[in-house]
Amino acid sequence: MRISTRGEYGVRAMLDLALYSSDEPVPLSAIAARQDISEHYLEQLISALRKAGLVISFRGAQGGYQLAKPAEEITIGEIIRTLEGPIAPMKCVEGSHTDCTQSELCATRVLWQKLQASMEAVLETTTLAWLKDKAQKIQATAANQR
Amino acid sequence: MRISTRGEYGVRAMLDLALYSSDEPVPLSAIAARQDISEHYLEQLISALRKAGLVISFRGAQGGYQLAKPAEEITIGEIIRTLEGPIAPMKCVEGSHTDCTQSELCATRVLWQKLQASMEAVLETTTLAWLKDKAQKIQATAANQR
DNA sequence: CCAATTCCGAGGAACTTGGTCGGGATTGTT
DNA sequence: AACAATCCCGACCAAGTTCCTCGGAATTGG
Repeated sequence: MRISTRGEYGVRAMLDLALYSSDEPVPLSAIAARQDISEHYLEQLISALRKAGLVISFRGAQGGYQLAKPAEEITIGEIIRTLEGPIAPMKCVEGSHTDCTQSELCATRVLWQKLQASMEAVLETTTLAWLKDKAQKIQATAANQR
Repeated sequence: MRISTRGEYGVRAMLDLALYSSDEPVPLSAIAARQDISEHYLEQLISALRKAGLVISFRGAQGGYQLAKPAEEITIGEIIRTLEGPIAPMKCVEGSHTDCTQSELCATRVLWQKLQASMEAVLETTTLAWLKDKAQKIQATAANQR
């Protein structure tokens, strides 16, 4: 019942972009170094994020990545779904499966749907901007205590 | 981000017990047959449920299993936690880890805690009795339509 | 005593995870 | 034009997890 490193790294990479990108694109190596993630592995993940339209890339020297949209318009759900597949605690609540052979199975299905709905509620309403704001506030607090 | 068959089968087995057990204990073979689950595999799962105090067993001929408590007092969360481990979408929100090296990690941690809380809210407030009731209502509806 | 049943630990095939490796394509800089 | 930085792509692989199977010992009602 865990989100794998794909989702975790993906969210961290997107947060990194939200925090550290300016006009110039951020090269993969910088994200990987800051977030302490294998560069080659992260490449696979960010490639998926690019294909999903969440980041844009610039090739060649001085190239790198940027968010494709304002952080306010990117939800954590989009990131997770891109990297981990549908947010569904059970196969039978992916898409629109209506084929339940046993009535008991249907009863459990209602349960999984409730669970899925509550997970989606959190992930689809939390934006990257919210996460960025949280991170900056934590940084500020840490700076004050110094 | 899926619950594995351990959790799925476990919930179904417990629901089966809630639905079909009377005074006499229900043998594993009956549950396995009704739920179409490998008997040997289910044995491992129900053994864990027994050690967790969710079912009680009777050995020997005419033996079998029964719920250890009324269905009202058994939550789906207990079942899932027994079979799948802590309900935590990420390692860092299991138990009380307070060691965040980077502030960005702490920001994502707040996110995972929100997600965890919403999952627990569903799983800990849903009881086996609720599920049993759902299953019986679905059965009744199906019977009427015939 | 016997059949039904739970209890227990070892093993194993298939899949998933979390990467590595090597090289090609593109582009700013000199 | 050359070069270095960088993205892009596909193949491969080790370790772990999942989802079982198998064989047999212990217990107990009839």
